[in-house]
Amino acid sequence: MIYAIGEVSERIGLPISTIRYYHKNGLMPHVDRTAGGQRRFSDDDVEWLRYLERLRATGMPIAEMREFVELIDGGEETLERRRQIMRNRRSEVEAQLAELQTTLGIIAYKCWYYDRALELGDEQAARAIPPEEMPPEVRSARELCRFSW
Amino acid sequence: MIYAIGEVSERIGLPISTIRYYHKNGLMPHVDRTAGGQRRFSDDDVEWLRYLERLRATGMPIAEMREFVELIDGGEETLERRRQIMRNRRSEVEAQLAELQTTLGIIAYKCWYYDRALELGDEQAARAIPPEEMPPEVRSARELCRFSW
DNA sequence: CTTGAACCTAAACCTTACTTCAGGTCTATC
DNA sequence: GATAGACCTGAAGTAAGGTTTAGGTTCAAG
Repeated sequence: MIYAIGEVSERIGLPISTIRYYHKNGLMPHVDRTAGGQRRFSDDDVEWLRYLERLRATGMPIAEMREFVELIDGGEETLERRRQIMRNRRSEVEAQLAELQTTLGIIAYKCWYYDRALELGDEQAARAIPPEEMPPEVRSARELCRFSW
Repeated sequence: MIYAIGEVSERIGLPISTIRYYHKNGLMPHVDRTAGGQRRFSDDDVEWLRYLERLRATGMPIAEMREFVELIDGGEETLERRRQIMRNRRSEVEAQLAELQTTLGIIAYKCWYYDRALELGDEQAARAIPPEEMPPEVRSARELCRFSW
């Protein structure tokens, strides 16, 4: 199938302006044009865009994504560098995951604390609950952040 | 213990300018000052800064963090709103975790692919490896992204 | 009591990642 | 072949989250 930019935007939920911006910045080099100059996207282009979105969500900068896209067109010469970029991305994502998991624990503790405080009608009372009465996930997260606020 | 801004910066690895910026924007309301106007941070202040950093890493905007800090000083009246903010943060972090985990799988597949391509000296050969010979994590991630690039 | 390193502020500047605008062109449909 | 809605471009604008600069003050060691 072939799509105009508005359809692509609709399908993947990214603004038209963003898709143009990515295209302009070399993140989607092989997009076709009509004789009149309008962009026409293939299913592969749409799929690629989804992949770009995923990488962006890991915090990968536009410039690095462009480098990566250029390397792909560079053939076998660039394999090593591409691997390096992906390995680097992998460690970043692993680090993010580890931190987010810990933070999620802390946030869950806060939520538990607010639930108890509202239930008991009193923050002091919630703060006085002994660790033994906390659910286990909450108990362990509590040690990572000594504020009950 | 009491610390000057440079020591805090050193200890937690955040630039001095950022700490000043956070303070100025109401994220650390209770920091002391010397008679001459220099900031003096307590252990609790340092701990609080670490907590702010964690929340920032989840993508929480500065403005929302400031609101949260103000609510804490607002007492019991604000419990409901504080809970709402933390619940909201929780779902955002959960969504991020889910997406990052999937993306990590895809990235791991790419790394595996580059390893094989470099090992075999040929991308075509790597692409020709049948799914049965892939490690299981890699095999499942491969289905999420049909590009071998 | 001096002096150099560390600190202060306000204001300007910067970077990243988009978004909006103005003015014009394409294209599918009637 | 007219026309409305979708598309185009380059350039300017925006928002968030800091960072840098300039000009001055404070602090602690000697």
